[in-house]
Amino acid sequence: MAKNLLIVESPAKAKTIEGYLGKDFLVKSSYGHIRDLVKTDDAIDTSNNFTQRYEVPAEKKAVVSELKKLAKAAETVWLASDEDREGEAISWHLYETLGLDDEKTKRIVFHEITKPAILRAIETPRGIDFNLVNAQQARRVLDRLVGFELSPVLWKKVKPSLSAGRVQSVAVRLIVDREREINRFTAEAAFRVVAIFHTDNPKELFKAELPKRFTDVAEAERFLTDCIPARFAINSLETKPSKRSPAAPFTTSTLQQEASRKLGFSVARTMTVAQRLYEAGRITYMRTDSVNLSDTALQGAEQEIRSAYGDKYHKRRQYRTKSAGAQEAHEAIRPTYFDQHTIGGDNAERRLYELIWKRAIASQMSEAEFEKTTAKIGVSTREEELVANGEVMRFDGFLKVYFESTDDDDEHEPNLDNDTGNALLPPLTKGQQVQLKRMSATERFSRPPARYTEASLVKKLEELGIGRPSTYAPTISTIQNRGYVVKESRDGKPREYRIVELVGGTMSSLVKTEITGAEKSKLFPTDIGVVVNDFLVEHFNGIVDFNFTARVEKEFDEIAQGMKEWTAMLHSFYGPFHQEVETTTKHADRATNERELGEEPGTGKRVSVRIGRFGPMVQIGATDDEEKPRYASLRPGQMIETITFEEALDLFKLPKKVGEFEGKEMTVAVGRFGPYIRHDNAFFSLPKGLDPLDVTTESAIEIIREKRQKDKEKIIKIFEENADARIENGRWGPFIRFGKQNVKIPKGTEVNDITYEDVVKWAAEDEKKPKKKARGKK
DNA sequence: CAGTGAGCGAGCTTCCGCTTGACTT
Repeated sequence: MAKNLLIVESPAKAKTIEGYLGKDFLVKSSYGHIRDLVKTDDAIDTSNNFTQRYEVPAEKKAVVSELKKLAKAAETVWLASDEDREGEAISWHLYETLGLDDEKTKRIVFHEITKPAILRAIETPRGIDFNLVNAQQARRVLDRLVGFELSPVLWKKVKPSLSAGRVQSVAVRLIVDREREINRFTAEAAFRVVAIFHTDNPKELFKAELPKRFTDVAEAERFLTDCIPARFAINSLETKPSKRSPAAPFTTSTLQQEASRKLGFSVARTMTVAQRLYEAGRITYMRTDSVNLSDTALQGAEQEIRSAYGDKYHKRRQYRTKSAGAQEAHEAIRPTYFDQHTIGGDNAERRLYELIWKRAIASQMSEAEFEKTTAKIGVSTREEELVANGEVMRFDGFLKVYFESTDDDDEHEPNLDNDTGNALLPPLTKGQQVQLKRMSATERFSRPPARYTEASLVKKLEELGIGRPSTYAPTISTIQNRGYVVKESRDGKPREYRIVELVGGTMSSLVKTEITGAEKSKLFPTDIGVVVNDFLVEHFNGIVDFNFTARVEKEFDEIAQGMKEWTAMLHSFYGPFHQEVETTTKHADRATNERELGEEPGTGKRVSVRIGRFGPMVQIGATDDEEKPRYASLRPGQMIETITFEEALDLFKLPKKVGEFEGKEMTVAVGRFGPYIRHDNAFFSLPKGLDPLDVTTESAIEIIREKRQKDKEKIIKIFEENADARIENGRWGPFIRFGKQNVKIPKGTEVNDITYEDVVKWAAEDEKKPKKKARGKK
């Protein structure tokens, strides 16, 4: 039996460390926390100085008993959990639960997993820091009290099984607030003037823009008209060097943001892929708020940069964290070995690794150097000047490997010639005359604030100091699982914009159409999310305040430094909080976002919207009328807060009969996958953009015929290419006959998109499924 | 599968932060 037992939090870490230490050390993992508050309401005795009841959860029993056995046999137990609040508490829980002695227990910390760092730590052990432990207990108890007192208020005043908490409720609030900002927003139009000039050489083209915008067409038109006889000259020419520096290596939150933007990963996906890379020894720990790199990492990066790109590409940099709540128990996320530019593994692993490698390497590289040129072009008939910008890269530096994206990357606005305006300018001199090739004034609209993506919500939460690297992904899942928020893509609406053009001395104007407001994988609040949020804001503003966490974190820090007593802190918080819970439970009205929209034309019946038993709905008529009220569910994308009277009435126009075809009725309705036509037990999706209310008998027949034709072509194709598979139209729509097997087409699949490979896959899946027993009728 | 639309009753739901695992349906 080994003389020393060393306990860390993560098994992958344990494995690495075991390699650094000799045979005298056995390195084991606690798998995170081993003890937690009991799950019942009596976990904390609030009338007895917040005494806590802890237990070892069932799934941790095996770990604990194993550690207990090993600890008994060891001469010395080294508690090496992370150097932060939670880590200290883990050490303390281990100490208590394993029944350790003071003499044989040592607490050590290190924030990089390297041999020298660990040996140094072992030479400088300390005791458990109880101030830090108390700060963790205060954090834990406060979160439990908030969560377990607030949630029941919601069960009573809104709906059972709902939840509220210090972190999740603020996340929901951010999304609700943003949605309202967007709803309130009115776009302002202005005309942006862009011109293309050339020098005496007609091939030397460059673009210039008017810094100011015109708010109405007449002004824009006058400017262009004034330009017809005008002469244009370079009034001034300025060239300045500029530099761009690389970004810091990844933390959890920045990794999630970049992986979302560059790879399209959800935050959960990023974390599971990163976990696999970590367990395979490819990268350092992926749940971190630190941008720090260890000395060995700095050396590794330096060596790699010098050998792969040359000495002038290297620049040693230390980054400092920006987020206030950072605890920095770990390094930044980086590759374990810098000389491995790529790795094996699946596609997702390879791409995420490459992103991490590039970002870490770039962080130790030189600035990129540019030369920026600004030319101002005078217009002889006007006061205003047009501005042309050119940029030349003199040295690529870190851009050789990595380019950081921004949230706006995908939102480039359409414009006349669709380039960036940062291109190369031709050689110009001051006073030189230039020729106008063409000029345009395009109507542009101001944009509302952007809806949150998962990743941009994480960014915001981190800025506010809310949540931790280990909880960002779970929090995003929680608010979706509770139904407060949905991640959706929504179609935009067409919008017209005007363009005035000046080409070859003649003016023309035209109107174009663009799509605006289309969203891809964005977070939208649901009606229930809105009701819960408004209720919490009204009655518990202190808790869902964006600064609540920052304030209590400051107090936790004071506890950690021994400047404040942790139960005193909890007393001063809990007294008023609990009082609010009591009075709200007693006196507050049931929360609702019911709205009256008006009276139904003709009948005069009340039209209202509210959340019903099955979700948001419109009701026409009163519940106690002798004639039963009529109901209709809101469609995806519609909300109680914003639905109009007309939209609400429209919901009752479906399902609608649109005539007969082949002796069978056709009905238009809206289902879960969008609007469809039902005919003879078959379903036909409407083409995008066609309003279900606009469907006529003729257009319905046309849609059915087109779909059948497409299916038929597909059937023929598959049949021709593969004699053993073909699609047939059955009683309930198309199915695939695959040899002797009948294969089901998964829901939502367009028959036209089916490939032979799909069929093979589905057939294999169908085989695996156990045969369902025939069920008798109830 | 293409839509519904409550109301006594019993007991349940719920937090945040560490970490990885998984009886087979």
